[in-house]
Amino acid sequence: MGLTKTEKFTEEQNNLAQIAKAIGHPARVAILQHLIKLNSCICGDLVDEIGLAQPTISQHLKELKTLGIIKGNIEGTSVCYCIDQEKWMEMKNMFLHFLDYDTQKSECC
Amino acid sequence: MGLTKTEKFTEEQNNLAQIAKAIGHPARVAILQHLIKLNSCICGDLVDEIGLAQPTISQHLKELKTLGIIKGNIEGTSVCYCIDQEKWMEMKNMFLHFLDYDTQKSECC
DNA sequence: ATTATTAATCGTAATATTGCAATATAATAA
DNA sequence: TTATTATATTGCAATATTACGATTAATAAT
Repeated sequence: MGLTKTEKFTEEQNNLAQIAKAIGHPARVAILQHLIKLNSCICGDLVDEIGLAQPTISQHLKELKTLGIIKGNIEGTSVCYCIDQEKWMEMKNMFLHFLDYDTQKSECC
Repeated sequence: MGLTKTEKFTEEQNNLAQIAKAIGHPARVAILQHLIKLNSCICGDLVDEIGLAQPTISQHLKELKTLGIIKGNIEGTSVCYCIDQEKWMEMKNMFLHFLDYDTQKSECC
């Protein structure tokens, strides 16, 4: 199989899982952190910073871009990437909502 | 390959990615949501609630348990699961720290 | 003792992910 | 026009993940 049965879940559950999955790789975490730190940077900088091969970084960028988490602007021969702020806020709200669990309850039975 | 190069990343990056990956499947999101809602429940309830086969749910539970996100207590023939509150707080802090991005900056160059 | 009940584990098939070399593409520079 | 530079795409090998049937193990009920 290897195929997630998305039809068994709510849209909310699938959306959260999809975003979490995108964050679920250290290279993508590193990319996002670097973009947050520098506000924006070109692909080559990320290749240098992270130390994976250029096609590998490009692939991770594509994944983040497909989900709308980052945007890419062509600048001559380079592509300048940055966080999509609207999507980021949306993500933040999703996680906050999910993680909002009253830690006053008793634990296991 | 299929093998993440964890040695290229910081411990913080690897930890966040690992937790995010755990949330990165709708079945595990559903499990956690159900545990949050009911405070605790037995494995069979989750099988009924989610509608995947029992071994599949058991596998997802194991993953969450291995990371310390949930705990399981044996109760006769059943196992009662619940959120590990300390770990949950830790997770919350990790995500809050990561997601804390000042959305006032200009976007792409 | 025998028979449910409940959950974990094993084995396996199907699919997804990760990573990179090689190549393609696209824009600028010489 | 021909390099050069920067990024994307393709193809592929290695590994990981998802899902489930069959089985096992442990307790509970009869």
